[in-house]
Amino acid sequence: MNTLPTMPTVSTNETTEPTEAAVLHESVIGWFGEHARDLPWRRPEAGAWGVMVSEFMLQQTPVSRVLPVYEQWLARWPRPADLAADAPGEAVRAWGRLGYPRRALRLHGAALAITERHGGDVPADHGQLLALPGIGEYTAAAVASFAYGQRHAVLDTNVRRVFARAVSGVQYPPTATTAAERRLARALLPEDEVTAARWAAASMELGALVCTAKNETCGRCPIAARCAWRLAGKPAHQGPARRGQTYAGTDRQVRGRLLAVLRDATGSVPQSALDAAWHEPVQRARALDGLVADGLVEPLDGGRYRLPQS
DNA sequence: TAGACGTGGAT
DNA sequence: TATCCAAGTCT
Repeated sequence: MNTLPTMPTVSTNETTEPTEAAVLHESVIGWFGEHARDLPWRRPEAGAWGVMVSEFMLQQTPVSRVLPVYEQWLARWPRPADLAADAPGEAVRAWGRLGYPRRALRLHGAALAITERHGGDVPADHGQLLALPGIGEYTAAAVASFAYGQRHAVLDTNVRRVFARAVSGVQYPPTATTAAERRLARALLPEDEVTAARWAAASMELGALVCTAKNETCGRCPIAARCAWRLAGKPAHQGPARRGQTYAGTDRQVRGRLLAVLRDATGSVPQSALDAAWHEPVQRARALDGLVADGLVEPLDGGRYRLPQS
C-alpha cells in the first residue's frame, strides 16, 4: 500500500480539473446509485438501531442469511430498551444459526448499556459506540456513517479488497489491516460529510457485488479503466495461501452442537441431553466450560443447564 | 499479534 | 470431497 493516486490539491489550469480522487468518488457513487441493493437496514425507517443490529449480524455472515433473522429481531425488539428488558438467553435463541453466538450476547449487552447510559438511543459519537460491547473500529465507523451520515473511514474486508486492487495493484489486501491501509482510507475520504457517507456505502457495495474475492466482474466495474491491478494484468496473489483450519472436529463445532441443544429446548436441559450431542467426553467438557465462561450457558443445580437468564 | 470464535452455500 | 468465503471483535 504505497501508491496513492495522484491527488493534486491545486489545479494547474484556470478551469478546475477534477482530482483523481474526485473522479473515483463520482464513478463509484454514481454506480451505487444505479446498482445498490435494496436492503432493509438501508431504508430510512430502519433507524440507528436497525443499522446497528444489521452490523452485528453481518460480521462474518452473508446478507442472505442475515435477512430473515434481522426482520424477526426488529419486529420483536424495535428499540434497544426492548432487547435490554429481555433475558440475554432470548437474544442467543433468536440469533438462531447465524453463527458466532457471542455476538448475540454482546448485542444484548450493548442494548443494556445504551438503555442505561444513553437514554435508550444509539449514540452517534464514534468513541461512545466503540465503548459498547461487540463494537470495534469497523462497526463504530459504520454505524456513525450509515446511521448518522458522519464522515468516517469505513474499512471492511470489501473496501480493503477494492483499495488493494484499484490503488495498490494487488489481488488481495494483507491478512491484518495495516496502518498504511488506514492512511489510504482516510486520504481517499471525501471532504464533504454527505459525500463521505455515500462513498463509504458505495465502495463497500462495489466490493460486495463486483470486486469480489473470487470471480470478480471487471466488466461491470465503474473504475476498471483506472484499476491498478487490472492494468497490471491482474497478477495472482503472491505468497503463501493463508487460512486453513478445518471445522470438523474442532471445539467450535462442539460448542455449536451443545448450544443448538439449548436453543431448541424450552427451559433447562439435563447433562445427559448435552452428553448426547458429542461423543468425546474430554472435548465435550472443555467446550461446555468455554460456553459457561463466555456467559452463553448457565449451569444450574443438579447438573442442568440453560441459556443465560441474566 | 496470531488464534479463537459458527455456519452453510458455492466452487 | 475439501477448501474458500461471508459488512469483525476480543484477548
